[in-house]
Amino acid sequence: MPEIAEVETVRNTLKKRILNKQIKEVQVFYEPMIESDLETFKKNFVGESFIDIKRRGKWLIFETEHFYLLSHLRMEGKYFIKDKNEEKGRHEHVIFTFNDDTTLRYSDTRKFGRMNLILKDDLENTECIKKQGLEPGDKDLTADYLLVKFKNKHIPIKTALLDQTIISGLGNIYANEVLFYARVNPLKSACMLTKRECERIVEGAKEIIEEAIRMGGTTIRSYTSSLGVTGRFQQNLKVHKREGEKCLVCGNIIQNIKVGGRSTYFCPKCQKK
DNA sequence: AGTGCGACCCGAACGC
DNA sequence: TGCGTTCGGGTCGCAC
Repeated sequence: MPEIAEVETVRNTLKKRILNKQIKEVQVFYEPMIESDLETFKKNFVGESFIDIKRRGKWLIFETEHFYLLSHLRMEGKYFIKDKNEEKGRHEHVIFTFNDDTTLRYSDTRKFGRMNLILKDDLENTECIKKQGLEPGDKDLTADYLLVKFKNKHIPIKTALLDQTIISGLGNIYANEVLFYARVNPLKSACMLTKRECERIVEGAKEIIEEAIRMGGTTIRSYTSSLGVTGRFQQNLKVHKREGEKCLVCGNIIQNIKVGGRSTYFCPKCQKK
């Protein structure tokens, strides 16, 4: 499940492997994956090269001479690098072939991921990029920023943390971990948070994401033939997926509830309402 | 406008 | 064993 740290890791590892190789062919095997015009997508990247890979929130931004390829992995998206003659895997939905006969393959068991081709000048005007909130690592992400954003939010703080227009890049796992770090009950209404609590959320988001990126960066499998990314930040999880186990701080039992339809793990004692 | 929820997918885990 | 059911993960679009 690609969280922001894995997206960042994919970005860093792909950068070492695919930059400045001319694209010879683009094949699309699952058309709904392409949100922009399909024929343009298949044609316009041919002859271009990826010259950089950036990231905004959970969006990967592949830069070519004239375009950007925006790629969202959603839950299951992965990139692999294989030789052209290797058989297409069942879940490989988009394949870029380079002039050295290597291929970049987008694989996604659940077909939830999405891609867009946009003109370079349009990046900042593209809806999915424009609406992203502040990154956890952004110095402008402060308690005061959150207080303003949460002011009229009559929704659980857990739900608010998943809102990409407020903080960009947090997923379900990190939202659970950040709230445990901040000692905030996931059901507490966002508009009721104190400045202190917002400060701890900011601190937690920065610290946890930073650590996750660091761990993701050190635990990449050998990727001579593929880029299956499996970060080891799982080892650092304090509440997520730990239902019924003891809280590492107080020994209470970790609970699992649904908040906004999403699995939410928390310690009822450390995170009182 | 703000909020809530089903839909999108399909493999894994679970229940009988 | 084999079947059916539930769940998850991020985001969008529709309904209220």
